[in-house]
Amino acid sequence: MSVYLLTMNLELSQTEENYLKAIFSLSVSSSNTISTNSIAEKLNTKASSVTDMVKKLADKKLVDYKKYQGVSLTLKGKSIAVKIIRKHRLWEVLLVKHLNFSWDEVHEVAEQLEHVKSVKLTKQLDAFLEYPTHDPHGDPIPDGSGNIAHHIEVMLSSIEKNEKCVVLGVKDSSKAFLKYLDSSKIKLGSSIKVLSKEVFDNSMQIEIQGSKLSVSHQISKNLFVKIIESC
Amino acid sequence: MSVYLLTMNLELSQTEENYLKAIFSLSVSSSNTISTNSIAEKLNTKASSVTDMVKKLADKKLVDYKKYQGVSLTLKGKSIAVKIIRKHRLWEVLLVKHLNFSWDEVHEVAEQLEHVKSVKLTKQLDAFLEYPTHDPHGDPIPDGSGNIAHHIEVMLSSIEKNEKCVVLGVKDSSKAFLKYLDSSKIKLGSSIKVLSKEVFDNSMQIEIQGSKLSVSHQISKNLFVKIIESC
DNA sequence: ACATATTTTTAGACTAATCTAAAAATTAAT
DNA sequence: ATTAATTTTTAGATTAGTCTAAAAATATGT
Repeated sequence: MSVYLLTMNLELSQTEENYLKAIFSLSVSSSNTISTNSIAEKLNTKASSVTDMVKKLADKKLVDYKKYQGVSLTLKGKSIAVKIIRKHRLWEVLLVKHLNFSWDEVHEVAEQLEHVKSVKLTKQLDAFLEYPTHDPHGDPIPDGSGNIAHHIEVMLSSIEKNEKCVVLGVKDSSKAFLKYLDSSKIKLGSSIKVLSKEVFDNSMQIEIQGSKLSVSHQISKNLFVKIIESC
Repeated sequence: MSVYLLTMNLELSQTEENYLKAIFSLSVSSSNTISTNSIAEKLNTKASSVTDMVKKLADKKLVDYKKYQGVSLTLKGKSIAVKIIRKHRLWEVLLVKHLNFSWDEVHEVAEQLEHVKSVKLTKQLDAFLEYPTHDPHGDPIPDGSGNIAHHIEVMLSSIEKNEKCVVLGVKDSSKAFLKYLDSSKIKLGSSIKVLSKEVFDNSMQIEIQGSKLSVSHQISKNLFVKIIESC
């Protein structure tokens, strides 16, 4: 515990917010505490920087931390992280819906916009966008109280031959993947019929918008879908 | 000249941007070079901090600076300052026009939004807002090439008895003043008729929206107007 | 279980931006 | 034209965030 407590700022810096967000997103895919190294990797920093920051966040009661034991978000920390994610995703919707951005362009800008501090702004943005539930990648937007509807994680790769499904979201939202999807005319809401599956490399033949397409396992395991009709 | 040149970042920090903006706005109301103290006052910092930053901006060729002689923006520095002001004012328009903000609420939020870096964002925002020429306080929005239409500076205080005018903007855009205007139903576009002027304290009786109102000199000298009819 | 490998933390240094206090330069005043 | 007042700059510290390199703790392998 440090003397820092006396001088500490109630407003979080962008850096602190980014750490909370990183820890949150790592927490989603792992039930245990989060390792220093994994945070460092996610944020492209060094483990030593993470240790320092984690101590600071612990002083602020935003994470629970014991030396060498990894960290986890406190309720307060989690609530802040979710608010930032909410803002990030709302901004993404604005960018795509009204400002002509494509889904592979929104991330960098939303990373900046998410740190703008104004409760009213978030509220009004939400209203202006007519309370969207999902961002342009199909990720759920937490509501004003921090509740997140979570994906029912069905991947295209698990769909059987002759079944039909609709694309709900992407697991990987890297620029490269999103651009590939654009070029293949795959977007949120697209209907896909599985024509055949190749046991050899797990690729599949699909029908989308009336035309046939072969997609690798790499692709199909990164697309969230919902089954709409089975035979 | 410092070794700093070797490592310096091409992207400006928010702080650097704020210094450029401050120097620009001081330059508008003074033809000479800008003093260290006036910058410090504007930014609520100490003169010593200003000296340090000014040296850095000089290294980056954004200001011209000679010890003890004050600073002035270079063309490059001015161009950046104007771009930030453009963004600030565009965001203000979005906030008022679409996000239900009142004109006394926009400043703090726009101060944050103006630092978001994305050429596309600014362009698209401009288009979405249908290329506004003025912000909610009547200040001109620089165009994409940095041209600023400047106020024809006619103040309400200079309007004669029986003349009519329209409110074009405010010189003082402090919260207190803007709230006063709201409570007096004075807004951009309001028609005002000068009923009488009091030589004693320079206050004036005006007619606005059919009702009579007395305004002090403090008020009338902070309202930009355009004469619409003389008698 | 014990040596080795890996992870995490500490120690010390660096940059950006700030401050206080003192020194230097400029401006104003008699 | 000197002195006094003001402004500006320098010097040295401080905080936030980062880094490298070394030390400490934990995990792994046989």
